[in-house]
Amino acid sequence: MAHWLFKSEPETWSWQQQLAKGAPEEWHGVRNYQARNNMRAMQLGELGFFYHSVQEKRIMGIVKVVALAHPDSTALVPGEKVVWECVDIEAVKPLPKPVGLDEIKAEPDLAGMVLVNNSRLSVQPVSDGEWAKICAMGGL
DNA sequence: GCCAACGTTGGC
DNA sequence: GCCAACGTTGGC
Repeated sequence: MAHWLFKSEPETWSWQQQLAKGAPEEWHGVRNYQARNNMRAMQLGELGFFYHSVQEKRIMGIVKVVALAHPDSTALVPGEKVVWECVDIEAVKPLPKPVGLDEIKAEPDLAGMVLVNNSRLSVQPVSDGEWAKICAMGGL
């Protein structure tokens, strides 16, 4: 199974909110084709990291894909073709030790991460090796 | 607050 | 179809 990384500015939607909700949340608002295509590729039950950008810059926890890509309800224009889609995700568990961007950059094994090389992409693939490494760094 | 990187738009 | 101009994102 593939792994992913979801970025969010905590001011807009935070890990704390996601965790407190305890129910599926539509990952709407993505207006980037690459990010959308990543969501289209997701399978039910696949896991992803939840990353806080801008203010905190760290990976907070793990989420699970609970609904396949479907039209983004915030981007629907009646009578027009659907362009933007999103998946639904649910919080699984927090990382005991959130992993900061500075720690990721300091780790040679993670130098190839999309987060490091294309920080603007809001929904990213994470390789199995990167996934395992970050889980370990996060205390799991 | 600044700026680099990236994506999108629109004129040609 | 190319490319300059512009807007946005996100790290510093």
